[in-house]
Amino acid sequence: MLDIKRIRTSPDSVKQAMKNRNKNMDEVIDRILAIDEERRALSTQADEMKAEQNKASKEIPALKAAGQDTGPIMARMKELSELVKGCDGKLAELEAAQQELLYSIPNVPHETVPIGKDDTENKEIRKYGTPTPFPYDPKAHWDIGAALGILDPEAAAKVTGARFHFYRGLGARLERSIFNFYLDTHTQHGYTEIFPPFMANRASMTGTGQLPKFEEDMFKLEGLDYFLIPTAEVPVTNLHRDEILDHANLPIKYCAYSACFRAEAGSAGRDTRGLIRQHQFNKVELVKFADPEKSYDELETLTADAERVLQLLELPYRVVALSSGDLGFSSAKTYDIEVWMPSYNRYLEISSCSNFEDFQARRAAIRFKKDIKDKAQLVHTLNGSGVAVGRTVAAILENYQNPDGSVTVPKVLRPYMGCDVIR
RNA sequence: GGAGAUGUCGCCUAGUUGGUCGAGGGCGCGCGACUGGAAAUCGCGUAGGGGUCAAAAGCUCCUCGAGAGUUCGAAUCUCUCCAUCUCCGCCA
Repeated sequence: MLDIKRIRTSPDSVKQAMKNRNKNMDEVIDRILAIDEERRALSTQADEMKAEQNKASKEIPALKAAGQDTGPIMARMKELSELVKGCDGKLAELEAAQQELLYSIPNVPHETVPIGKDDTENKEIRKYGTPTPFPYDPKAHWDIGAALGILDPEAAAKVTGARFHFYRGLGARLERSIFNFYLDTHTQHGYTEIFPPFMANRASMTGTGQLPKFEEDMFKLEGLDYFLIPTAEVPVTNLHRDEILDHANLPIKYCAYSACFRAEAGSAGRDTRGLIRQHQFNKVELVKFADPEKSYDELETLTADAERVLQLLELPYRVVALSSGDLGFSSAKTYDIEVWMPSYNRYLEISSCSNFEDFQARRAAIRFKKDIKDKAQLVHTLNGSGVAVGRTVAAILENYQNPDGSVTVPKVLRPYMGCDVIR
């Protein structure tokens, strides 16, 4: 959520920022400003009446004690009470309307974000390694997985439905090995490991920005106001909701494994085969709570921390800065890490590292104090996949495939796998 | 899932025949005095958010788990929800 004061003081720059996102929100912003003005005027009116009420309320007991006639003052109080009720009712409506509109406005992109209409204008920042060379047509990971008997989408379709997978044998072990390796690596670099709940309530989902706008993309539990988490970002960021953190503890760095659940209605047809777009997948997430002055440095190191695991796995990848038109709703700046996928003959997103600045912190009321005497101010929240596990399996199967159909196990995973090759 | 109890300012606690209580005390914390320094002691201060204001100060409004209600007026009464504790049931 953007600061209403920012919209009030510089509406034109916010409008332009939305246009850079390829969204025209001029009308919404103008409506917010109109409501805001009406709301504040009414609020001042109500406050004045409440002040009169409070004052009289303190005088009444004294008058009664003195045995004076309270008839006239009571009549006035009765009148005030009605007026205040009317004002407060109208105010609540205005506040709700304003809130709803504010919730619909995405974050303002950072000045370093390349301006562009969509993902075709993302900017490549750096590359690691070179695309794995194959003297033959590399097979797709779903064919490799099926041939090795380690991936079974058909059984999952029977047991649950489309876009789920069974992993079997060394496939299941590979999945487990990867997220253990990720957690071990990140905890060695200062991240505290968290194992979160896989369901979150509405307040949490609103805090990180999944709600109210994207409710149809979420799995909601029937009869409860709980949602299956789409990412560990939700529970881990909300861990500090409504808290005032100690500046001395910043940055707070967490890593968390979780299953992630996404309904993603309407994305059928593309990337539907294999492990790329599933309703349930595993991910290790990195989350930071940072001093606003340092959050962009923290974004660089967070991205580097995510890259590290791919380097250790010796998977070729590149890092791209998302253009303003491709940026996620809550993000001010995002780097995508894309791993090389031989059967696609292109790079594919495996991690998304973002600085949300105070956009989530404002919704979730996550603040800090530099000194006990200071006013609490909003922290900056950041997160990034460190990294997606299912897509890592896909990348390993494809990049490490051998002509005989077997798959070499990356060196760093061998202690976890207990073998050198999957065959 | 059933029954009972509880939910106040970082922590503990006072306050429930409704009014001068947004709230007293203790601890903790901050600043100061004392000290060579410290402890002890003493003094002062110590929640968050909104409005007004160029800004600060000041003034003012809201928040006693959350929300709704009764009332001129609610921490105190009523209702709903949430959380915690105890006992019972069920269960990996």
